[in-house]
Formats: sequence, C-alpha cells, structure tokens
Amino acid sequence: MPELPDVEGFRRYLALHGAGRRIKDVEVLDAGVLRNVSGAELRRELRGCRFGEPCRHGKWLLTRTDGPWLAIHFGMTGSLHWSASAEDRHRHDRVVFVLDRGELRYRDLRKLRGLWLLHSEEGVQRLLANQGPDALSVSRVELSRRLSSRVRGLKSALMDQRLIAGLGNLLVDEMLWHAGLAPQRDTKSLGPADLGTLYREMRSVLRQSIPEGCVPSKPRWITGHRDADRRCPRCHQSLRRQTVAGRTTYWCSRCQH
DNA sequence: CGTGTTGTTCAGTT
DNA sequence: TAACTGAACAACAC
Repeated sequence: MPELPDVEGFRRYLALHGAGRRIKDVEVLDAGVLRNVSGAELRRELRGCRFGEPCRHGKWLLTRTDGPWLAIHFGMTGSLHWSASAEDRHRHDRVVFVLDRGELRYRDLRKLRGLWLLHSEEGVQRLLANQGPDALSVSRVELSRRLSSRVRGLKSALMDQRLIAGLGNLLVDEMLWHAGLAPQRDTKSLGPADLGTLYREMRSVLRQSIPEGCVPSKPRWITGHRDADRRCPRCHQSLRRQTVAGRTTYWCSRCQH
C-alpha cells in the first residue's frame, strides 16, 4: 500500500494511539523487520519511553520519544494496527509496542523494509539524507527545476525519492492521467504549461487521497480501473498496460501525450 | 508451476 | 558520468 497518503494516514494513526503514551514493553515477534538494531536492543532502548508527536517525510514515518527516535518505512505491505488488548494478533504482526493503553503493532507480510532506531536527530538526518523534498511541500518552481535538471523518463523521475519524496506507482499513474501526460515522456520535453499542469494535478491527487489514507478508487480516477474494466474513465478506450520505469503502468494513449 | 504485487537497492550494461 | 535494466529481498494469492 504505502505511498505518501498511506504513510500520512499511519502518522495520524500513530499520533492518535501512540503520542504521549508510555511504552511498557516491546515484543519482537520477527526480527526480520529490524534494520539497524537487534530485538534485544530495540526492547532495551524503548521500554519505558514515551512516544512524542510523529512526523513524516515522503514514505518515512518518524517519531521521537523521550529516548531514541523510531523510523518506519512500510515497504509495500507494512501497516500499523492498534488494539485495546493483546487478543486478536495477526500472524504478520512483527513488532508489538505494549503501551499504557492498548498495544500498537507493526504488521508486514513481505518484510521488504521495516524499523530503524536512531539515537539522535543527526541520525535521522543521515537516514533521510538522500530524500528529495516532500511531494506535499515542494513548490511548483522547485518541482520544475528538479524535473528539468536531467534527461529522464517522466515516470522514472517522479518515482525517484531522491528527486521528490512520497510518490509511488499508483500516485504517479493517477497524476499523469489527470495531467494528460504520457509516462514515458522525457522530462526535458516538458514545457512550462506541462509542468504547471503536472504540479496542479499532483497537489490535487494528493489532497484528495490523504483523507482516504490511500489512492482511492473514484469515478473519474484510473486507480480503480487497473484491475476492473481497464478502460479510460474519460474516453473509455482500453488502457495501455506496460512496464515503465520497471513498474506495471496503466495509461490512456488517447488522453495522455 | 508460473505470474504478479502501491518499494528500494545494487550490480551490471548502455 | 548519467541513465537504464534486471535481479534480489520475502510472502503470499490466484
């Protein structure tokens, strides 16, 4: 799932259930999701700490505590789940934070990414050193400058977290469809009008996705049509399905140029 | 058994 | 150098 809207949803979820809560215990059920720390160290470092307000950069969720920082990257299948009790745990719950009210679980089927523990704000900065500006806060001028700086495929550039942080496969297909731009266009071929439209549609898709906590299926969006009729919701032509930038891409060759 | 999956990284190639 | 390609990671569902 996780692209910017999903991770923003997890940030709000963590703010609701975790912020201000004390971590009574940490149960590492599968250390395969721990990236720079052992299960024993994570438990030792976080037990007794209190979660602070979480923040987000691109697809990274970060939270300080009154001890170390915790950073989460959800990969393709990570999620957070709070429960009032220790019942009903899921088999893909990999780490459980037992709180002074309920427990918060990091669930992840594929374990492609996971949890990092950082001992300082500098450690967090180092972790995010290669990330571009967040897609929600980047300015129109900055987006244009970054896209135009190199010759690249448009979809490849938008998915590159070093250029812009937070956009993934579904978001990019959706915003390109709204903007009427073909995914394999070259960034250097975009004029000022194209870049303006792209920026506007990126903001629009993000703004409408965040309250849903995902890229939603809407009547005039293509996301819901990938697995359904595979037709363009605007002109009803069959959507093209092809690999672009290494990812399965849907687009409309009549509406996107 | 083969295919596909909303992410990232790395080795190898153009 | 820059950009691209495919594999790897891991665990399924169909």
